[in-house]
Amino acid sequence: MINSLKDILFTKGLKNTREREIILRELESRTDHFNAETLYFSLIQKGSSVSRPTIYRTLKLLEQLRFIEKLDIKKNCFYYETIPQRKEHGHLICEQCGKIIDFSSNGIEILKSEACKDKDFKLENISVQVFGLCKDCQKASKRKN
Amino acid sequence: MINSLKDILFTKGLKNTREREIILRELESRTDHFNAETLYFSLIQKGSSVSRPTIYRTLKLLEQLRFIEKLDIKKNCFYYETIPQRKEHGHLICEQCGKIIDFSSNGIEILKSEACKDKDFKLENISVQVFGLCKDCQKASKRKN
DNA sequence: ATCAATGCAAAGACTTTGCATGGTT
DNA sequence: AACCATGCAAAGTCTTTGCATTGAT
Repeated sequence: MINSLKDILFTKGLKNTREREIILRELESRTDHFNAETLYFSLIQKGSSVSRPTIYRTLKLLEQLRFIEKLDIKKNCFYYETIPQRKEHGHLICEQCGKIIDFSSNGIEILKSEACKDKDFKLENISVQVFGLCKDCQKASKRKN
Repeated sequence: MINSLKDILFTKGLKNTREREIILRELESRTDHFNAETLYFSLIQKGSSVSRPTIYRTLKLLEQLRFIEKLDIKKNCFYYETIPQRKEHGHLICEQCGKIIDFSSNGIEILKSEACKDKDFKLENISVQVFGLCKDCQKASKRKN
């Protein structure tokens, strides 16, 4: 991922800076969902900090270059995930604790083929979220009753 | 919708104010997708203005009471739609002009039954977005080339 | 009369921007 | 050397909150 970024930056006349490498290396090491702030703190804790503006600017760049993808999960800040090699997936999002769990289903493929039918809409990307209660929070709410 | 809100407010010891009626009446009159700001300006233009804080507070209330639903569409503010009587639907969102078009597909039902399988997740609500290019923006980009 | 809701102004949270400095190519 | 990227501080958005006042029941 780092090497392919280097190439792209080069062909676009952009620079392969220390900060961009730090951020990309961090993203490679995590498989979870993140936002600017969690990324910022991860880097601080590892002693290789990068300023917030640079984090924001780099996330925007990586999104444009399709290294990461913005999620839509009704949060008050933007969450991202690295664009996965694996199968297209949806997200289970716990309304109680905020946990995000990936899932796959061939319903997504069906949707992709049906969604734009008769609408003359050119599909680029599909995004599926299921909101509800995760295992642990179901247990917790049972205990309360 | 206004009458059922009245009832709910009453049973919860909340008040049926002029502002809440104004907002709900406005929401009833529009079928499109809206956010706090578009709602605010619609009301100003009609001469029945309500302050921003009240708009925000009322939207939050109506969301909790399930009169409206927050959308997840990668925007930098929250969009809503009134909870429709009609079939569950997804959104086609044009990445160029921002237009939002509703669609339905039985892929959504399939997803609902498959998503939580083996995951012990209790589904409350599903949200499907398809990003891409609408008819008009496809034409526009063809003209450019 | 009581207690919730409103509006104002201010504060908060997240993100972006202007500008001088520093780093890559 | 040229020019892009960084960090800082400040500003911009969208949203929330404290508080005095108003209004609904």
